[in-house]
Amino acid sequence: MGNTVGGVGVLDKAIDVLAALELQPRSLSELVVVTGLPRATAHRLATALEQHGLVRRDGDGRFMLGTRLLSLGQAAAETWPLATAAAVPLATLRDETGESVQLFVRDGEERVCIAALQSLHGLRTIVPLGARLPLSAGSAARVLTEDVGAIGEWAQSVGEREAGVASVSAPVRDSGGRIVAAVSVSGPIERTTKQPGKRYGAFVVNAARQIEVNAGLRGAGA
Amino acid sequence: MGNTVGGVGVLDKAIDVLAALELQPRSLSELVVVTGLPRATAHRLATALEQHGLVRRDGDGRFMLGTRLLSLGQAAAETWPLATAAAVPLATLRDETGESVQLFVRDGEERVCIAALQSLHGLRTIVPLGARLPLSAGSAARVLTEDVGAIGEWAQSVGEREAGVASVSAPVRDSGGRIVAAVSVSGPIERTTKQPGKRYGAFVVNAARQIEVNAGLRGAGA
DNA sequence: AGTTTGTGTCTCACATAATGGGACGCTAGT
DNA sequence: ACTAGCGTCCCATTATGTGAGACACAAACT
Repeated sequence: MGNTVGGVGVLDKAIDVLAALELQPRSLSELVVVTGLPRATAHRLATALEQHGLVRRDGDGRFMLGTRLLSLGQAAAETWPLATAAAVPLATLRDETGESVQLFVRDGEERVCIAALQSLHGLRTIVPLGARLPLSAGSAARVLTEDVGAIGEWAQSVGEREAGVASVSAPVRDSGGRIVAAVSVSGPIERTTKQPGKRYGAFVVNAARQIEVNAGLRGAGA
Repeated sequence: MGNTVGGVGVLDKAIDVLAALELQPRSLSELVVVTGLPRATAHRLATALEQHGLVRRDGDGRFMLGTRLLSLGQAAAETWPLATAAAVPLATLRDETGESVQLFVRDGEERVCIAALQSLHGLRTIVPLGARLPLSAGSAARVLTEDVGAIGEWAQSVGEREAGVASVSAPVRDSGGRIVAAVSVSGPIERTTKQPGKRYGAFVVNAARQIEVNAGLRGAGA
């Protein structure tokens, strides 16, 4: 049940355990129900993961994600120099627009959010760090799939990926002009209007420029 | 070699692979050298991890940490509500002092850094997110081990955990008065002087208060 | 008191599932 | 053409993880 063809069995199960703990801490019995593993197996895997620091336990003995994932997650984030270069520009973009902002990169046939800040409004869009979204919908998707300069300065979408949500995205290019990422602003249509590009386009483009500068991509380009 | 007594073999090796990729991307052959695994095994584990998104590959086929670790790391960070509550107070503390700042919690017989910001100076102390430090040295260690109110407002240490480094820490308490975390400022003795508490004590204590407020810990307490 | 049901933990005979030497196809360098 | 190095894949072998079941303990029953 649920093992990939060429997979390594133990690993599949171990990662099932981590996935089960991603949402909330769980007792062993809960873990058994959620993962569908036999009790002895779930216990052995969870304690093995614990020895490696990927899992830890609270006072009641419940399992939860461990400290090792902090450092690994940190290290993973650092493999995209863009993410750190984008921290400040994204913050100002969020403050300028008041809406949630994200940085996406293409990964295979999906796009991944490698940096995000949330709107301060009560009603806001949330795109968690590491989220994998389709390349088929959303303004960021359009930016990432348009290989060359077919798009203008920015792209917008209204209720495309999710009902009631509009977004504006601008490409981040390397010195050769290739699109390496997309900066996005997204929020409820009620606030962004149906022409979000008019309100936010300039801000988003500006943030993209800043990211290029911070990442040292602006050098030899045209 | 290097397998813990009660451990799960495959997991040990798989995590060795992740650890090897933590510092830098590596080709398969490099991976073999670093981990000491047979080529076929290293390859199988790395590709298995890739299927789960814990590992991805760059254009040259080299392995590096994957996007899944972003979301897991994020989820792990959220298991300490303190970490998010501390984000803003830590930033202001860093700006006020100009030095690196950290938030530590006790975990067994060690302490773990669950939030950190680095000094902007060229010479600075670095404590990476998720780092595990001893409970036997450093001002933060003293704060975390002193169970009740034996310490004053803050604790300081000079060249205790590491030569040339001084630090000041203040406890973060819950509504019952129990110490749940320690906020620290640390930097080279040359800048902090040998009485860092005099310079930074008030700031650190203030940051600790702010964190308590943000985390909703200040309610019923004395 | 006793009993039942729920924990988490550990063992151990068994066969599944991971192993790794070696083969294969590839590109780059000589 | 030859060599050297790479990533990938196969498959006989057996080491390895497996999981039903036993165990200890605690809480909530009767």
